[in-house]
Amino acid sequence: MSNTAAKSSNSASHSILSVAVSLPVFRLFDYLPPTGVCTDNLIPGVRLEVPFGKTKIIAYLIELKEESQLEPDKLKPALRIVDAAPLLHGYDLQLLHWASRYYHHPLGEVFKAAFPANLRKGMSAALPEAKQSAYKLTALGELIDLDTLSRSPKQSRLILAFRQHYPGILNTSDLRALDKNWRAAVTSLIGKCLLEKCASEAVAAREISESDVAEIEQPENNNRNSILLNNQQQTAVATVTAALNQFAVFLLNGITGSGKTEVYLHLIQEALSRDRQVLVLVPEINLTPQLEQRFSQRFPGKICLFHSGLTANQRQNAWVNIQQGVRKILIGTRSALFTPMHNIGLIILDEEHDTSFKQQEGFRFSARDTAIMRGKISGIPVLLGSATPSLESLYNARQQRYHELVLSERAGAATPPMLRLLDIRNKKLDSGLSAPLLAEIGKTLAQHEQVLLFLNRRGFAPTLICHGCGWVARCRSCDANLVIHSRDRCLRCHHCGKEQAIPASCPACAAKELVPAGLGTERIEQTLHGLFPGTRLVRLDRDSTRQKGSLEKYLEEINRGEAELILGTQMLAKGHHFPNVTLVAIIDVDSGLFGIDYRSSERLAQLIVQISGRAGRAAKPGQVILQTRHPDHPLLKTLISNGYRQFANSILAERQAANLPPFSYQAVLRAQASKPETVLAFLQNVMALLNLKKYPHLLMLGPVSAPMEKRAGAYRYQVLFQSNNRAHLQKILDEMAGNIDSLATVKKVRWSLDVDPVDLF
DNA sequence: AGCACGCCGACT
DNA sequence: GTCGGCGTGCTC
Repeated sequence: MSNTAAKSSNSASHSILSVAVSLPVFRLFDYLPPTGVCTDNLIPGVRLEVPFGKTKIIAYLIELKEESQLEPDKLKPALRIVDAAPLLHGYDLQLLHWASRYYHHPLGEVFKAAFPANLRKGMSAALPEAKQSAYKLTALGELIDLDTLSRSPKQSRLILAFRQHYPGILNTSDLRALDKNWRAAVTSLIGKCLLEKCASEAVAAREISESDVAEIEQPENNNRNSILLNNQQQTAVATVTAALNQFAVFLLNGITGSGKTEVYLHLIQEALSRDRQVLVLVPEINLTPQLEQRFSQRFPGKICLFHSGLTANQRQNAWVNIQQGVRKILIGTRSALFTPMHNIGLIILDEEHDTSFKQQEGFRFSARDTAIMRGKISGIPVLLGSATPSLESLYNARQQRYHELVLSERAGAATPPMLRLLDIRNKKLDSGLSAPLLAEIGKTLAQHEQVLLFLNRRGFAPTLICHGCGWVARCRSCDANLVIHSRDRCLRCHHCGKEQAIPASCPACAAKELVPAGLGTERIEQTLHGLFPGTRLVRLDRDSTRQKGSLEKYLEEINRGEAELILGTQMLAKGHHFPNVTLVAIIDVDSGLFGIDYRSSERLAQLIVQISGRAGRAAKPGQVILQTRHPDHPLLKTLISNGYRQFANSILAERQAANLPPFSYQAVLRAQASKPETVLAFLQNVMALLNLKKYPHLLMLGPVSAPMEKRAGAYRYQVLFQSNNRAHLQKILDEMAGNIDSLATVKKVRWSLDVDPVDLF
C-alpha cells in the first residue's frame, strides 16, 4: 500500500514518456502524456497510441523521465493510453530488456515478439469469455416445420439439436462440436428469424453448469490416464518437485520411449497443485494433435496452445487466457516464449537440442537460452528434455550448471535397433547405393517389410559442372552452388529460392559438356525406380511435400503399409514413427563428418539416433546401415558401439585436448552502401573504434564475402566476430552499438548486427 | 518499417 | 513540359 503511494508522489514530476516502437531503431522516443491525463497511473509496460510521423502507432512505455534531450516544442502528446494496467508484469519486462541487450536487437522489436498481432495493433485485451455467444430458437424457430428447410440440411439439423437440447441454449463451443462450419448456418438461421442470440445472463448460467460437469468427471479421468512411474521417472519427478520454488535447470536425458512425457505430466500436476502456471515449449513439428490430446485428456479445460498455425483471434484468446491466469498450461513453439504469465511456476522445454528453438532471422534468439533466463528471473525451475541433448547442455550438466536426470529404461519391451557401418571404399556405387545395401533392400522388400533411406540433399544433383572447363553453376545473388531439379527442369538456389533454366551449353566455354555432379533425392528416386520396378516408393522432402496436406497423405500411406520404399531428407527424422520399417540406411554419413564446425557431427549423430528410432518397433528388431568411406573414423565408431552420450563426450574431450573451449560465440555486422569505398571506410572506422586488443580471444574475420559485388543495387560486406568468451563479445557489441549510429549517418551506410543465438553461459 | 522528399529518364 | 523510378533521410 505505502509502496504505491510513494510511486505516485514520485511520478508527479516525471511527465516525459519514453517509449519503444516496433521499428529497427535502437533509440527510444519521448512523448508528453495524453492531454488531460494524470501520469500517476502510468506504469512501464502499458501500451500507448502515439502520433508518429504522419501516422499513429502503438508504442510501449519504457520509463517516465523528468526531462527530454529534445526541445520541449518537438514533443507531441500521446493520443491515448491503451491499457489501464500493464499486460506485462515486472518479470516479463525484465526478460524483454535482457533479451534486447543480450541479442542486440531493438527493444520495440523485442516487445513486438511478446504480443500477438491483435494487441500490437492496439486492440483491447479484455477476456475473450465475454465474446462467447450463446443462441436459442425464436418462437418461430420452435414451431417451424423442418420440411420447409429440406434444402438446407445443416440448418434443419441445427434446429433439431436446439429442440432436443435442454434448456434449448447452445453456445459457441457446443455448436463447434456439432458442426465445424456452424457459423454460416447460424447466420442464415438468424436471418430467417428462427434463431436469436441469448442475453448474457443465460451465457453465465450455462458456464456454471459446464464447470460442474467437469468437476464430476475429473477424478475418473485421473485414474484412467495416470500411469505408474518407474524408479528413474519417480526420482526425476521428486527432484524437480523439490526445487519448484527456486531457479534451477534440469536436463532430462531420456532415451526414446523412456517416458519423458509422463514425467512432464506429473510435474505439471505438481505445479498446478501449488496453483502455479506451466509453460511447455516444443519444436514446431512436435505440436501435433496427438500431443494436444494427451495433455488435454490429463488436464481438461486448463490448456492453451500457441503456434504459427493459429488465426490472429485464436492467438489472442490463448495469450489473454494465459496472461490473466484463466488457463494454467501454455503449450507452444518458440513464439510462445514471451507470453506473460499470471503466476508461472515451471518451464518445460522438450527436445532441447532441436534447432527450431533458434529464431534465425529478424530478432535472432534462442528460445532455450531465453527460457532459462526467464526461469532465472522468475525464480522457477526449467526442465530441458531430450534423447540426444545438445553438446552445450551436456557440457553445462557436466559443469554442474544443470542438474542431469537420466531415464535409461525403455517403457515397452522393444529391442533397440542394431547399427552397422558399411564400408563403401572401392565399391561400385549406383547413385550412391552400394551392392550390399541394395541386396539388403531387396531382402527386406521380399519379406514385405518397409525400408527407409535417408539422404540430406533434395533435388537431382547438388551441382552442375562443365566437364570441359570446370565451370560450376552458381547463384547470382548468393554464393551458393545451384542445385539441379529434374522434375521442374531448372536450377534452383537453396539459399534464396531463385530459379533459372538449365543452360544447354557451358556459359564459360560453350562446350556441350555440362554434367550433374553429386547426389540428390530425386536422382536416387529415379535409380530406385529402375532397380525395383513395381515397388511403391515414397519420396519425402521439401519439394515433394510442398502442397499443403501432402506430407500427411504420404505419412498415412506409409503407416498403412502401402509404401514399401521410403526415401527422404531431415523430415524423416522427426515426429512420426513407422511401425513396419525394419531397415534404415543412411546413404552418406561422411558429409556430416568433416565439417569445419563440430556442430555438423553433432547434428549427424542426433539424426542417426533419431532416425534409428524409426526402425525396430515391430516385433522384429530393425537394422540401421550407415554407408561410409571412413569406417575407422573414431567418432563414428564411438557412436556405433558406445552410443550418443559417449560420442558427445569424445567431441568435448577432443576440443579440450586441442585447448579449445567447448563453444564459440559469434556476431555478424552487415553493412551496405551504394559505393564500395563507403562500405570499406565505414568498416575500417568501426574497427578503429573498437579496442580489439583488449580481447585476445576475439577473432575478427572480414570482410567475409569477397570480391565485393553489387547485389540488389548495393555493395555489401559483412564482418564476423567470433569469441570463446561471450562477455568479450558482448562488450565489443556494446561499444559498437554506442558509436555505430553516428558513423553510419556520416557515411550513409545501412548496417545490421546479428548475434548468433548460441549459448547463455 | 513506412512515408516523403528529391533528382533523372519515357511519356501526353 | 510532367509522371514516376528508387536512393536517402526521418520519425519524439
